[in-house]
Amino acid sequence: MPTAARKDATGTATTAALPSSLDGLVGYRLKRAYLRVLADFRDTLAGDALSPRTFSVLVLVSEQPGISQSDVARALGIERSGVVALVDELAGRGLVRRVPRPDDRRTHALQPTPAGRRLCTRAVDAVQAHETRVLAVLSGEERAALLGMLRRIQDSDGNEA
Amino acid sequence: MPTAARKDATGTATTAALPSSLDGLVGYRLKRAYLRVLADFRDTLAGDALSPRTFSVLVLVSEQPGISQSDVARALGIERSGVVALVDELAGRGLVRRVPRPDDRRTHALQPTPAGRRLCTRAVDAVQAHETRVLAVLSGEERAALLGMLRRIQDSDGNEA
DNA sequence: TATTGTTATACTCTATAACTATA
DNA sequence: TATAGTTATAGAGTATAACAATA
Repeated sequence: MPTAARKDATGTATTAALPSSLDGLVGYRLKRAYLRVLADFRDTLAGDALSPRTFSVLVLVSEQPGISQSDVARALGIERSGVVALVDELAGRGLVRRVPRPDDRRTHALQPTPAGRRLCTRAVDAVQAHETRVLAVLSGEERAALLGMLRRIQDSDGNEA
Repeated sequence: MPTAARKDATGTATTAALPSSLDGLVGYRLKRAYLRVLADFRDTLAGDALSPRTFSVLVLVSEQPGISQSDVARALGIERSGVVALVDELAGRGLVRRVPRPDDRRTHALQPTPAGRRLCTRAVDAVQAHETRVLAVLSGEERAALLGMLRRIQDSDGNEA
């Protein structure tokens, strides 16, 4: 029975106290918080069979109709080879189309279908509700401050040398 | 040649403006910021051949000598089946040992070796320098606030229903 | 019955490299 | 030469399911 340190002195049964070194690392906290938000995000969009990545592509194409696959890759910070399967899936479900472009026959202009637009609107709404839910522990000010800080961290690319 | 919207009006060649909907999502920002920090983290520990996960285990074992594999799994929020390979690797490198426990012959008490302790100290120092570097865009107050917010997000487990 | 460690297995995410057709 | 799209492939990371030994 007394499996050593399963629950701490306060009786908190949940996560068991973290060791100090990891506890104070922003990177580690970032990961854990991200995974927590991610899990809820997946649940939110599971009914519409959208993954985080297909959701991102659908939003991008809906808001920037005519965008190319390579520009999608650049905007999302992923490889363009990875975009192929994502567009394949969205296209297969009739949410997005690859439209040939006369001026440059290498690229496809990605266009949302009416169904794609509808799903996008619904999904964005659902995701916003999800964020409200999962970030309920933050005040409006805190949430804005968090967004700004995350933005700055992301944008601080290799110019620290 | 004018590949449409490669660089914006300001001439910023880097990331190309993000679409508004994704731009305002904390979850998306969390992911991007996390990946940015992760990349620098990996570079930091690459020389010592430590991955994020082996680093975490090494820290945990060094700070809580005698901890079991199951408790490591619980502390890190991963499956205990996944801990086996991590401990295998650390043990194979002589950084950690599996010590039989007389009182409960199912479990192993994980103990750091002297080499493991030394590497842990060095790695933690390197990681702290890495955090200072990658979070240089934040003030000390902001960094503390960020840590607190991430902690609260992580801890807000399914009690929002 | 429940838990520890373990193995086998598979799935997701993502990157790399190479190819083709265009430019 | 450089870029767009594509394919094949491989490597992390991680979860699930089952099992033996032990509690």
